[in-house]
Amino acid sequence: MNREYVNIFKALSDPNRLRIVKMLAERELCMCEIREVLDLSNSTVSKHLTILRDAGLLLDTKDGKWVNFRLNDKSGPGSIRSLIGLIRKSFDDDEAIRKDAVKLRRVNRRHICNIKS
Amino acid sequence: MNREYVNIFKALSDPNRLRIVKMLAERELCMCEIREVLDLSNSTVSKHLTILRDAGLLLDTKDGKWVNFRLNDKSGPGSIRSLIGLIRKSFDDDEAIRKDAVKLRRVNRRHICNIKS
DNA sequence: TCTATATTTCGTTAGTTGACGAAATGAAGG
DNA sequence: CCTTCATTTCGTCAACTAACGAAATATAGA
Repeated sequence: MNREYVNIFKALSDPNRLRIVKMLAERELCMCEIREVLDLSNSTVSKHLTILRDAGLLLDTKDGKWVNFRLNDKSGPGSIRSLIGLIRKSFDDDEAIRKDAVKLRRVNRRHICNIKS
Repeated sequence: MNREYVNIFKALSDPNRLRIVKMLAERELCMCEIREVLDLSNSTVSKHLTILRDAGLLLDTKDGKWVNFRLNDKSGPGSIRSLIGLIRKSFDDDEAIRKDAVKLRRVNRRHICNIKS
């Protein structure tokens, strides 16, 4: 059995990872912003992001000292693109996901990281 | 976090369960037909079917001494229906899934269960 | 009722997963 | 070059999962 497809579902089958994906459906984020919303340790968030990236659901780009994460729904296999499209439109009736979306609007990496400017 | 959505992905994040779902996309099946194709023990197949049913992906109907399992894409929440629709159209490039589909055409519950008629 | 058989439940075992803190890595800016 | 800080990797532990065989349950037909 080709593990590729199973890994996509495995990546999505953790509450915190599903929250991350829905947060990234709002906008591009760095790890510290995600950590702030989820209230988990650095290492845990980093591991979740690695699992999502390895499954092909995320892409990351370096931006100075930050790494920006975003959903990978522009490239890649059609089935993954369709699935991400479906997720974008779904699960908004979930309490935790709605709260994350609200919290996310107040989160700013410059505040978290004590940058004065 | 509402576990409902996570449970759907969890149900799909096992190779054998994804194979079962794709088999049921072909046609309604009883447990013994699924067991024949997957070559796993009764109890293991039964447990997988329970997990898929609890996640809301399957329905079952009694038919004499058999229980028929089928995909639940006629009723239930929209997001599950959409996801099942997506799965129906996807993953057909997977080797194991293609082989299962071929094998399934030769499987007949009456042969497996030694019914003479 | 008795028997055969399809399915489910139970108990066990090996392997996987999610979480954390601590240490390592890598880039920005003095 | 040296400090700062965002991120990743490492080591560990508790909890969960997939698998099996054996026993229990339920239904069809004699």
